[in-house]
Amino acid sequence: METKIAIAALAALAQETRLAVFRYLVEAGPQGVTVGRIGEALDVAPATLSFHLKELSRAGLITSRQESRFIWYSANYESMNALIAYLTDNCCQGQACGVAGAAQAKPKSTRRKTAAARKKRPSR
Amino acid sequence: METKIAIAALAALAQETRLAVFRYLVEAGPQGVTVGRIGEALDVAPATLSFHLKELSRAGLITSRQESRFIWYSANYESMNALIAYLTDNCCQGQACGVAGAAQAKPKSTRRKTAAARKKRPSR
DNA sequence: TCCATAATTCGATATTTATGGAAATGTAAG
DNA sequence: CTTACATTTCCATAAATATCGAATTATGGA
Repeated sequence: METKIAIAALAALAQETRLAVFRYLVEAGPQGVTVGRIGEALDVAPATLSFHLKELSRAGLITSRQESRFIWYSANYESMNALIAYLTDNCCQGQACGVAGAAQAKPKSTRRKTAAARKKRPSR
Repeated sequence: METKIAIAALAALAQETRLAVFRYLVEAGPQGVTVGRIGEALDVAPATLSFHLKELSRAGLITSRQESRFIWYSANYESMNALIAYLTDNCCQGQACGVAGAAQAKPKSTRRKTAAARKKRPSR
């Protein structure tokens, strides 16, 4: 997953209502839920909900399908997997972050380096 | 991890400069890096960098220690682990998100339910 | 004490984001 | 074709964020 995309996903989830919506959709399963029901369940005004759904869609975290007058939204599990993978890969420096007593030492970094860095003072 | 805290962490990482700073700190290891060096490496103005460092600190993603005139910032691996755990636990409904071909079906949910939901129309 | 340097805070500004009423759009049913 | 309803778009407004020069606050060395 590319950084730009990860940022979009993080931003989409970093908002109370949207995170609640996403969790609700995850809970609801692959079939999804209609906008009306989401609004009822989470008590969000239609226009506001629409705004947040668009935001989540834009980030690729949810998808929708129309069925007669209703629109069913569902969580896109793949993109959430990709986000978690991004965080695990890029923000834990190979320390198998999810695993218990991580942190410390930094083995040898089998992973890509940003290079760029490392310049002058302080020598550490 | 509580939702409020997760949101703070997500918001802190959902910004290009901050994500870059955090990744840089992760790469740098537990010892950390001085503010000056971060600014040089990522080319960010002091005041701007200070703002973002405060933001990351507030979210608990980094910590700092003063050493003479320098302040060393380092990634807080535990909180990143906690965030990943939160996402895995709450946004994948027991589908062991991180693992390959996840998504689909939704086994039986050994996990806590928000209850709240499920009301009227449409019956699904 | 005085100077240089590291980092933060202050303050002004520009941009983005969130909220929700009202109007518009789409779809189905009478 | 008219009405009912689901959802989105439009629009105005309020609030939060990001940026960065300038001033301020440490801290150490001459």
